[in-house]
Amino acid sequence: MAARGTHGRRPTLEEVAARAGVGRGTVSRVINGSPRVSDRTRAAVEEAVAELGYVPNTAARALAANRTDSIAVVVPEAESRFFSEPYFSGMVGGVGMALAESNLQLLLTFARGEREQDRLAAYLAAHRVDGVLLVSVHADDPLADRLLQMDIPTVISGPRSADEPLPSVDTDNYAGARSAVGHLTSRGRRSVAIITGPLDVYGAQRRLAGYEGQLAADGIAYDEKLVAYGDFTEEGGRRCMAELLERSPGLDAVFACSDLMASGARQVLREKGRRIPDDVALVGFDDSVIARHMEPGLTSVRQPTRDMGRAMTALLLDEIALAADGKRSSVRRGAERHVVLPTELMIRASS
Amino acid sequence: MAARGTHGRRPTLEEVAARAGVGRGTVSRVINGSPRVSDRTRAAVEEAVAELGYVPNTAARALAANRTDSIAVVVPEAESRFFSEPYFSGMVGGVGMALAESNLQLLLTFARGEREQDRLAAYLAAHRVDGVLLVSVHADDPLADRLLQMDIPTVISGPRSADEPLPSVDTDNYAGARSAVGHLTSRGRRSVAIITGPLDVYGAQRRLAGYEGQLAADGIAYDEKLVAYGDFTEEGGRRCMAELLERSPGLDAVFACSDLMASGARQVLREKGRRIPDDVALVGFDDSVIARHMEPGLTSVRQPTRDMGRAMTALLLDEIALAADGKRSSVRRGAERHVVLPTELMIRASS
DNA sequence: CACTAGGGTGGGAGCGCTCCCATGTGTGAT
DNA sequence: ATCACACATGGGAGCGCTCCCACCCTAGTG
Repeated sequence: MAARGTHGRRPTLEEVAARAGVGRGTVSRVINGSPRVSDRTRAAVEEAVAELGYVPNTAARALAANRTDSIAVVVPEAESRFFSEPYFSGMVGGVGMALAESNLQLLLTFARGEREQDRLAAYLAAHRVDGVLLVSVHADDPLADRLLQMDIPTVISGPRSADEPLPSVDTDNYAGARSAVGHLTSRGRRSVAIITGPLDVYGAQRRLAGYEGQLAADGIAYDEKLVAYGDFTEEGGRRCMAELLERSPGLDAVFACSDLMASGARQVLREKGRRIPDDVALVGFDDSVIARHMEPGLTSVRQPTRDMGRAMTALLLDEIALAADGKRSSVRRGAERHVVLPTELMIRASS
Repeated sequence: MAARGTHGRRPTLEEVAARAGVGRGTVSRVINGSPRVSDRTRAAVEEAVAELGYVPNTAARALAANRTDSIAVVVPEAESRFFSEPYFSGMVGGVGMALAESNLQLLLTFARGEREQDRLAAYLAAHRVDGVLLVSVHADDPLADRLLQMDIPTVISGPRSADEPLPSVDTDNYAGARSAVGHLTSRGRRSVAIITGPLDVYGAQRRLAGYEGQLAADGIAYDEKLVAYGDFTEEGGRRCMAELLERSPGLDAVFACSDLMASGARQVLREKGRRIPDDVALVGFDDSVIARHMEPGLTSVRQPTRDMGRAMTALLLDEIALAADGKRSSVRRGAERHVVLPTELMIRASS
C-alpha cells in the first residue's frame, strides 16, 4: 500500500550488492568509506551505486546505527519574534551554511509555551536528533537543563549565566556595550542614558554592565535616572524613552540595547522635538536592517550572527563526536566550550 | 556501543506492551489512535505509556511505515538572501505555525548552486521527507520539475508561470500592483515610473502587468521610458532610479516592486534633491521592516507572508494525503490547487 | 612445506516499528 | 441452544540498514 508512485522503489543496499556481485556488508563498507575494502571491489560497488542511483535510506540507517544525522535548532520563542528579529534568521542562516559542508540536516523547531516545550523535550529525548542548538534562552528556561540532564549534545546561543554548564557561543556583549558608550562619550556626550534589554537574559545584563563599566572608565558618575528597563521590543523602546525624557530631560545620548528599541526611542525623540544627533545621539545594538534604513542611519553594535551560527554548529559537532566516543573526556577543554565573538561598532549619522 | 549516556535506553513498544499486559500490536493501535481497541485496554496501555515515558522511535516508524512525518522547506537561494528578505522568514514562520498543530517536523534546506541542488534532489528522492515546500523559485528552476517527475508531493510558493503544474500559493501580485499604481494616480500623479523585479520570476511579471493594467484603466499612456528593470536588490533600486531620472526627469511617482529597491531609489532621489513625497511619491512592495522604518515611512503593498506559509502547509498536507491514498483522484480540484492571497496597501508618508 | 597472520569478504542478527493475518471472545439472530 | 458475524487482540514478517563474527584466501615465516 501507499506506494509512492509508479516510478518504483528506490534501490536497496542488497540490490546494489547483487549488481556489483558482492555482499551486503561490502557495499555498506564502501558507502561509509571504510578502508577495509580492496580498490577493485570499491570501484565495482561505486559503479553499481551510480548505475542504480542508489541513495541510502536514512530511516533504516538511523534505526540500525542509532544516529540520525540531523540536528535541531530550537527557538524557544513564538515564531512572531523569529520574523521581527534578524538575530534569529542570521543565526539560522549561519547554521545552514556550516551544515552544508557536513551532511547533517537541520530541523527547525519553535517552542512557545510550556506544553509545547514538554512535547519538544520528549521529542528530542526520543533520539530524533543527534544534537540540539538552543537559540535565545532566558535564564530560567527549563528546556536547557532538561537537555543537559538527558545528556543530549547541546549548544546554547547565549549563556544563561556566568557559569553556564552547556557549551555556548555568544557575542562580547560587555565589550560591545562599552564601545557604544565610549563612542558617545568620546564625542562629548556626558549624559548618556541606556534602554536595557530584559534582564533575565544574561546578554542584556552584560550590556548594562558594559555601560556602567565604560562610564566608570570615563569618570562619569552612574545615574539611576538614566537607566530604563526595556524588553527588546519597539514598544518597550518607546515607553522607556518617554520615561527617560521625563526623568532626565537634559540627556544628550541614548544607548538602546537593540535596534528595535532604538527605533521606538527615535519615534518618541522626534515627537518630543529632539533632533538626532544634534540634541540627542542614539546608538543601537544588532546592526540589523532597521539600523541601515532608519533616518538618520543608526549607529549600532554589530553582532556577527552568521559567524555565531557557524561557531555553534562547529561546537555541536564536537560535542556529538565526543558523546559518540563514550565521553572519554569528562575533563573537557573548559574555555573552548565557551566561544565569545567580537562585536563591531557601525557608525552612522545618528551619533 | 555508543550508548548515549547512562540514563538508559528509551523504552520500546514491546516493553510498554509487557507492562500493560497486552500485545505489541495493541499498543501500536493505541499509539496511533486506531478505534479498534476497547476502552479498558486503551486505558491500561495509556497508563503504561505514561509510567514508562514512552515515545515512539521515529526512525523505526519511518522505516516500517514508509513515511517520515517531516517535510522540507527548500530555499533555492543563498542563505544571504534568506536574511535580508523578510519574505523568507515570514514564510518559514507561517509554516512552523501551521506545523505545530500537526505533528510534522520541519526540515530547512538551502540549496545554492547546481551541485547542491543535485545533492538535494537525491536526498529528497530517498524518501527522507513526506513532502516539499519550495520557496521563491525562478522560472527556469530545475528542482521543481525534478520533484514533479519524482512524484514527491510539492507545493511551490510562487507559480513559475500561468499554468504552473505544481500546486502553488501566491499573493495577488497583479492586484497588488494595481492598488499601488491606482493609489498614486488617484493622488494626481501622472508620470508614474516602475522599477520591476527580475522578470524571470513570474510574480515580478505580474506586478509589471498590474502596473500596465492600472495605467490603462486610468487612461494614462504607457511610456517605456518610465520602466526600469531591477532585480529586487537595493543596489538595483539605486541603478534603476538613476536611469529613470536621467530618461524621465519629470516623473512624479515611482512604484518599486520591492521595499529593498524602494530604499535604493529613495537614496538616489535624495541625492538628486527630490523631496519625497512632494516632488516624487514612492511606493514599495512587501511591507517589510524597511518600509516601516524608512524616512519618510514607505507606502507599500503588504504580502501576508505568514498566511502564505500556512496556506502552503495546508495544501501540502492535502497533497500528501492524496498521494498516500494511491492518488485515486488524478482529476483533482484544479483551481483549489492554486491559492492566491490578497494584498493590502499600507499607506504611509512617502506617497 | 606446513603454519600462522591478517586483510577482504559474506551474511546472520537485530534495531523498533507497522501491517496484516490468524485466533479468540462476545453479541444478536434463528 | 446454535450459528454467524463483528469486534478485539496477539504476534509473525518484514522495512533497509549497521554491526560483527566467522570464514577464506594470500603472503609471510620457521
